[in-house]
Amino acid sequence: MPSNKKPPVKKSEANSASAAAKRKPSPINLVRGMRDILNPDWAYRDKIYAAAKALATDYEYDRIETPVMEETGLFLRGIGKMTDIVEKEMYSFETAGGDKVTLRPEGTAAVARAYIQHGMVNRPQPVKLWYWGDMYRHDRPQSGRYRQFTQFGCECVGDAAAVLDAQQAFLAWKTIEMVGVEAVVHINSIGTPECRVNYKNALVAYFRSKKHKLSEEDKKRLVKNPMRLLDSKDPGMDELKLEAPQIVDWLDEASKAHFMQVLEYLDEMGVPYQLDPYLVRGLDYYTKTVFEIYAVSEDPEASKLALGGGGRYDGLIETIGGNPTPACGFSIGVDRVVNRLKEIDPEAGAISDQRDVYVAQLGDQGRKKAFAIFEALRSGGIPPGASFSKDAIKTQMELANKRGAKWAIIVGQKEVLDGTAIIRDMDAGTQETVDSKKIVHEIKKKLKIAE
RNA sequence: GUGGCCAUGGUGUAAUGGUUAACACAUCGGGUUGUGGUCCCGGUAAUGAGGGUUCAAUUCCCUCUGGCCACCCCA
Repeated sequence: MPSNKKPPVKKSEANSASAAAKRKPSPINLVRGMRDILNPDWAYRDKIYAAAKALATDYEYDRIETPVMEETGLFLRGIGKMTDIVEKEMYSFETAGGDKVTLRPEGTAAVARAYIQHGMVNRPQPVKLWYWGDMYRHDRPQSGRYRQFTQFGCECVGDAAAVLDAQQAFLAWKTIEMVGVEAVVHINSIGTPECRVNYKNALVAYFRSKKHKLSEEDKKRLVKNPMRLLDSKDPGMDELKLEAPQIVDWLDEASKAHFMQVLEYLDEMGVPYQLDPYLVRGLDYYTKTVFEIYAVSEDPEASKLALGGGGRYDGLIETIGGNPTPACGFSIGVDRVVNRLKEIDPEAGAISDQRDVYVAQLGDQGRKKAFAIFEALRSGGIPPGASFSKDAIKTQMELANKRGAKWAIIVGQKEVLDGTAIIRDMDAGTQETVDSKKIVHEIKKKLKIAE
């Protein structure tokens, strides 16, 4: 026992003790940035999932699911210590056993880790993998930005061909296009780490000469991450950016040729794209091709957030402990696509609870029979509606009507004894009594379903 | 992480420094004993949390929490 002293009970607490007992417990709030995903959203999510899975499978990507948690070091090394994701957005903690772990903030590093771990280098290259899962970033929540969000992604590891870069951009765009969202690919090349060093120097030299015109925020970037100056939102920057050196001019011949090829493939595939010399990306592992996908919309709000992004990351596998291995990939923000889909087609999420047939019962005997009839219909391919817990036939008829039933099946005490059931035509208001064994048959006849 | 705006039943809204916080929709039940679409009646259900000012706070002030927006950044 460290101490026998008890903290003094505050008067206010003591007085409110009995009141607190009566009071309802204070509401339990969601953890910030977390949310429940309820029904209207699932219709959209299912649609995206179906498109994603079909595309990935058709293009011969193998499914992989990595754990939501990895050793923190994986992300530190893979994503880069200086990136925002690692610096301030990771859910990192130490387990009871003392392991330093992190909830994955993105999918690529883990897939790269799996590639090494499972000796995929011995499979035919490239190894193509797809995933669908939740990512976690401790960012300040906003609409379209959650701390737990779902990504669909593909990674193509072990091959440097430009056609694969193009395939990533294509698949990212196509997934979004397939679900009915018009989108455009913003694309750029940031070359190899070597030419980027040279470019960075040129960039710093340029902006240093204009330093007096830079905002405080941008001055910090000049030191910390000069490439980010290019997507500064500071209005004064637009002018400065025009004169700034562009990465394209600093690419080595191989990178330049590679980029040209990527664009040729995109042309061939009819992927709408626009060159964006200012597109860099926040993760250190990218090399050469980088791209982001944006919705096309009249509404500037709708096309502000990237729906997806990706590129080539030839250095990543080596960085995290594998052999030098070229790779590329992309990921799509499922939640953001859902949001966009909702704007475009608010009706698509409406779920219908319409049932052609409704089973109603009276009394305990009737209820037992109704339960059996329900299952007979369901397994017969006609899922009916029912409300077994209700007693009043009136209430059940109301529900049948509300649910748009064409036929109501009613079983009461009398019908149970006779081995029959009533089939009521909800439109005509007429009804007939049939052998309870023939209900499925009769209903199929009425609904004109072949048996 | 920084700044701005916001916070009333399940949903959408209303009102007020002072008695039972109003309305609509939704929900549950009833309108004689086994039958729906309209209608009528009734029930459940809210001032995000904690402090302060005040005789009195849902209303004014502060803190926290959460949401939205902008920045940061990204999906």
